[in-house]
Amino acid sequence: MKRAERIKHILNNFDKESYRKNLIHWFKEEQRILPWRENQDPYRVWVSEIMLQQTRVDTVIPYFNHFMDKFPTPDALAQADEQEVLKAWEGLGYYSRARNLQNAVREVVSEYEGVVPADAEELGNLKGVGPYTRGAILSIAYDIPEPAVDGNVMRVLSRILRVEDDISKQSTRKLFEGLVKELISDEDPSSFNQGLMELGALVCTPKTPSCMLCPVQEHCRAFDEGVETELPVKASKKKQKKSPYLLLLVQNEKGDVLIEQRPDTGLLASLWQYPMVPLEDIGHEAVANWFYGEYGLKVEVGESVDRIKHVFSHLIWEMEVIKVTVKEGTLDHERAIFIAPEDMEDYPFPVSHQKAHPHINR
DNA sequence: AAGCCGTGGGA
DNA sequence: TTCCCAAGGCT
Repeated sequence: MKRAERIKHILNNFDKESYRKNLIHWFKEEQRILPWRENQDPYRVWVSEIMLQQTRVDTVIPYFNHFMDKFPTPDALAQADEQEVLKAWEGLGYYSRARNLQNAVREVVSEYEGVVPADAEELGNLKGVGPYTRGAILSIAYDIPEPAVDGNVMRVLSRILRVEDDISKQSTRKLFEGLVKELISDEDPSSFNQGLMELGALVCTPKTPSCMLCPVQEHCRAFDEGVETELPVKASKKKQKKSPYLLLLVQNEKGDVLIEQRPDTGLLASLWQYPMVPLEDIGHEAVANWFYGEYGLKVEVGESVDRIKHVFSHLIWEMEVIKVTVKEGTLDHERAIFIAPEDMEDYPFPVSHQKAHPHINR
């Protein structure tokens, strides 16, 4: 069946009018007070939506407040140093979001006089702005009736309408976008979209939904048929691959610490870290030799002081933290430097390496 | 299409 | 512990 046909079929006999009214009324009564809901400033909405991608509200709040404090306008963010932006993002994860956001804001400043576009195509062409974020900005900041389909929306609507498609597939998101286009309120698309998400966050939760408190229970086919906990359908993800490393805390005779900047693309791009020995390639015995080849320094490998695990969405670093002392030689490495331990706060580190900071001798 | 991209919290 | 998840986007 074609998508348009399915949408018509799914919404056959569904009381859109009543559903909209109940949802929007509930949202206006029960919505949480959040910093990005203070006004409709498109820049604030934008920043919040980027931070909230795959990230919990409680985690985002302090980052958002600090970020808006530091970069209150598109101009301020556009002019900032990229390392400064990454530092403000430190610990939040998915760091390409920060780089893409700044690049996109710079484009808004140079191409659109600092005004966030209210046009779907212009908005969607900005780096880091995908279908969800585009719809969220258009509806929340500009009151334009566009779908903003995230995980919440797919969970809520999969239950309301009993849609059993796998929500991890892109084509399923498009199906829900089509459904939202039919359902959305033209009078208040902002409250409709946010209401759908808020309902997913507060009531229609993944494991144990509070159906008895649900403002649209009467519209919910899954509840009616007793299958609400079976939905949404989602393919299970595979296990992360484990990689063993040594993490080296290298100090010279002055007590300065060796850190290096990661590549500007890929995992933890442009962040700083302590040197890491991939144990899959290098044996424990060969560490000093390997280190001399990489950094041009002769070292004494000391004791193990900690074990740190870093869980990513697709892999796991298992790191043994080793103290290392420089004996002789001159540092010869493109992206590595010695810094005083107290200067580490100037550099953005991934969380796993922040955990190693306390082991540095001061 | 499916894999890459972080982190912390809760069951 | 292990698993899943939380307002996705890029390639």
